[in-house]
Amino acid sequence: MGNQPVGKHNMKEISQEQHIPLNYLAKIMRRLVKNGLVRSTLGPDGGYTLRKLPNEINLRDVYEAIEGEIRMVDCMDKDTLCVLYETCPQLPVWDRIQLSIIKILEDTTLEDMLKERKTVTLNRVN
Amino acid sequence: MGNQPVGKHNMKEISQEQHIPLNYLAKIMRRLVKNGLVRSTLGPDGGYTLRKLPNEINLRDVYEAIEGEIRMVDCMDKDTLCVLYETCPQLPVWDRIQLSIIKILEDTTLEDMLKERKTVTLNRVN
DNA sequence: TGCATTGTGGAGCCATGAAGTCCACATTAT
DNA sequence: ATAATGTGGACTTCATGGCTCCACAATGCA
Repeated sequence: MGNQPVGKHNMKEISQEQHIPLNYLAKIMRRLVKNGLVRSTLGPDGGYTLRKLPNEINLRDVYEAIEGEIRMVDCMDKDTLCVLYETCPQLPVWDRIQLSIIKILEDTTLEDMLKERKTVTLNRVN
Repeated sequence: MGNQPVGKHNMKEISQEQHIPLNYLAKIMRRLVKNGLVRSTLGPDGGYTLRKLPNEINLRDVYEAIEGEIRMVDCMDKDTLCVLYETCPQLPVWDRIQLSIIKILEDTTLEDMLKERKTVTLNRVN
């Protein structure tokens, strides 16, 4: 959708292009609608349109619309879930990782992502 | 173990202190032994000792010893797993996230982690 | 007005993988 | 010899993400 940001897109189309099963896609799209990222129209020639321009949508919004709040480990908010919570030395580390991921996603807009596509050769570190 | 880096530690002890089921712990310890992070001795009064000082062990080593190579998404190395691989705009983003996590883990030693414990109040971002 | 075409809502299935169990065995101190 | 430790690997359990299914609502068009 970000590639044709002003157009209308229906599920069949997206399903085929992105190789996502139609019914599964339907579920995902509902979350995007519910969380305000796209608008849907019903009936013949219905479909979805983006509610903002690709450069106004960051990946954190997209991720959280679909998956919910970004959280590395459950014990980071359900306070008494783990008996070690009070002294667990891992938590600050997980916290830094989480913040770092959130920053990357927030700093990347849909437009950034689509532009970057394959203009950069991926550099793996192993 | 990092808190008593020169001592010997047996599984019963660790199991109780860290609330990890003994048999499961056994499985984890074997990986740490196999990957050279700890040395084991058998027989009565056997147990585990760290092979390096806590400030010489970074969390990437620990993580990878237990969990294997850090990888965000499978399609980042099994080249033809995903039909969209060639043009997938998400890959560079996942790659950046992966690099960022690896850096944080590499830059944090076991000693760092244990020192940091609770001297810092966790700052959550939501 | 009725039908085809689109999305909606929610219940439910299923394969996978991580967490955890079990047990026979090897090693070694006393 | 025996008891205490770790080893190796097969096995089970369970939560979850991916996915299916179906009845239904909205809307354009004949």
